[in-house]
Amino acid sequence: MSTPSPASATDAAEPAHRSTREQILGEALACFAQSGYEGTSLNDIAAGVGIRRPSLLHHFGSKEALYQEVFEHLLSDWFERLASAIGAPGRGWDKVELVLRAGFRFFADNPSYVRMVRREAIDGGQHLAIDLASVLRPMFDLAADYFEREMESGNFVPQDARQLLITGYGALLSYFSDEPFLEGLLDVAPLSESALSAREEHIVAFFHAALVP
Amino acid sequence: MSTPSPASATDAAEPAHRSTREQILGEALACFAQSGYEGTSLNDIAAGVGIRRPSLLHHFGSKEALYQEVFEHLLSDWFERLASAIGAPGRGWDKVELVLRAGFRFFADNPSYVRMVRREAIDGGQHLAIDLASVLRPMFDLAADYFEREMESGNFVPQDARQLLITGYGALLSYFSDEPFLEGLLDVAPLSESALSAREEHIVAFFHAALVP
DNA sequence: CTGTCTGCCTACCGACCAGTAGGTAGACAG
DNA sequence: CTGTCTACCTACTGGTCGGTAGGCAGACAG
Repeated sequence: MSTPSPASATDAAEPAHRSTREQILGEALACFAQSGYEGTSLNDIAAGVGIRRPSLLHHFGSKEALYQEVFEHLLSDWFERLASAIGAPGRGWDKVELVLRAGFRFFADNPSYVRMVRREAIDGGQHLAIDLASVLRPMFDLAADYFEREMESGNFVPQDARQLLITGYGALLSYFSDEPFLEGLLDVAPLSESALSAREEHIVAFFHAALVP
Repeated sequence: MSTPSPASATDAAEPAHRSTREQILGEALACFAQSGYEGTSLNDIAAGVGIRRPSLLHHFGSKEALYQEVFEHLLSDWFERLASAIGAPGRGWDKVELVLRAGFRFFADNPSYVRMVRREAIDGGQHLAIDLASVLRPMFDLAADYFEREMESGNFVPQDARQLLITGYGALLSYFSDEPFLEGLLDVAPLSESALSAREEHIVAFFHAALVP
């Protein structure tokens, strides 16, 4: 990595005292999000924590193992939050809005993770032990079925459900993954609370307009 | 790069005989799109062309220079195509549809380039000599003004024009940049002609629904 | 006090990187 | 035949990478 260290991205909250292991996970998330897998060296991460590389490798057996632990830990957090939104009562548009907002808020809380996911989506999951598409596909199919049922019932405007999901995926992720680019395109910081809520309301309104007759 | 070489992505058409220089540019585009700047070594590119690394460096002074030439060459192609769509006659929704389709078709013709652009958007343009956001911003502001005028005239549904543009950006780019991921999520190859035209029609219909009263 | 475990260190390894030095074979000009 | 230019080569440089070997200091148990 060329730039020394992002020190700490603004993701999530951090308790006053974290174990070295947790500090490594946090710094690794920031570095991998900032510079990608190949662009991040273990020295960068170790320096951000204030230890040497061999000490880091005392906690995580390899660079790959560290990367996968960061990725899969946050993936399961995301799944948990999504599942609780899906499990919540509600139907029709209300449920879509709930899931949309839950996804948005998770991404807003973990922008670095969105950038990691996006990098893997571009690469085809080169550095992952799991196949991201296979893991997400059941949820994708379930959502598509849900949309199709609501369209048939006349609650939603009929259209290609899978295309709609891909568009939603792009609308949600791109704002966070491309934040460094959007930073230069807009006059406000994309991750400021006011910009975030404007973005959230736009996404909800946009999908409402396209879905609800 | 771990995988030996994509040999040739399906981008654009290629004449029977290309100069070594052009072959290098083509192979570099494929490799940088596939594996990113840090993930691609000059050996990978040279091997794809069938020469050695020092011979490649005879044509391009450095890795950075090669990368920037690939990037800026396609950026100007994109600008040209966009400008001709913007300059074409038409107003209101027809013009939006024209620009949307022109953008989509350029991306469909150059999927590798979309992946390069997306990587730079995530990185914040670390490997570029130019500032991508600054270059694109005049066009972004022009488009926002156009939408706002049409909304005031009552031709478009009133909404946040800049948010709309960001959503359009995400809808167009994500389908191509994340093609390796979508490949595993869908049953059809995302870049097959039938899938492409389905995607194009969905995007056009989706924005029509959100914009036109 | 002694043995063991944890967390960190310095010093090193082989592999690979981008880039350079210097040479060669062929085309073409005079 | 000679000089020059282009396109390529092998061989090397300094530097960085991930990972390993081995040691050391402190905590804690018996």
